[in-house]
Amino acid sequence: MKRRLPKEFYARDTIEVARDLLGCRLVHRMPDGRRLSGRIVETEAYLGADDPAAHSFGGRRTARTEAMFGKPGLSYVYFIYGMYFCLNVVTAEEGIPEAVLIRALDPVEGFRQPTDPRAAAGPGKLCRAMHITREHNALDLVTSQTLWIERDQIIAAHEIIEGPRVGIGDRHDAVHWPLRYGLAAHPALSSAKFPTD
DNA sequence: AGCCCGATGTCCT
DNA sequence: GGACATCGGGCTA
Repeated sequence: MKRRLPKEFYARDTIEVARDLLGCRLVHRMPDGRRLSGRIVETEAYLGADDPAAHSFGGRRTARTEAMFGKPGLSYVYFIYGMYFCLNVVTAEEGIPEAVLIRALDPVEGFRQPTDPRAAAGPGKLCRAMHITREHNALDLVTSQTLWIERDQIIAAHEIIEGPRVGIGDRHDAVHWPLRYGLAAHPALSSAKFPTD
């Protein structure tokens, strides 16, 4: 497990973590031992108490958002629109409620053959494809035997594209903050367009 | 290629 | 009771 990302990876500036997660491998070991994994191709940063789009805006701390206030490297999984889950990883130092939403994966292990390259092209689809649910909230990705992230591909800065945020309405100007990152021209990006497409 | 809408449960006011 | 860090289908063009 020497490729697993250590706590120090997550305990950094949230935007850096969001960019550096591109190319890393999300792994879920299921109860039956089957491995599901994929490479991260799209992320989005949520900048805590100062970010109008974040669940933790204004320091809001509830049962739902509790994981965001926890140690860096925790998962934060929430339920949305009555039928989807979304997976985040908690960043920055404990008590600072920042996180990175994992928005899309390139499927690698455990997917049906022939694999749909867009099976995890979006935060809701990703959790459905990876069998990630509310049970996976607040897991420690640094030590968990169920869910973790590994180093995989190294991504050059020029391969990273930035885009506006998604699905957060017109709250303030936060929509326009370029906090969404993706691998240029990758087929597994979510359907939310980047300006450079 | 784009807009609109329904599905469907939970959270917060 | 309204909004929601979504998705896919059906519509218009």
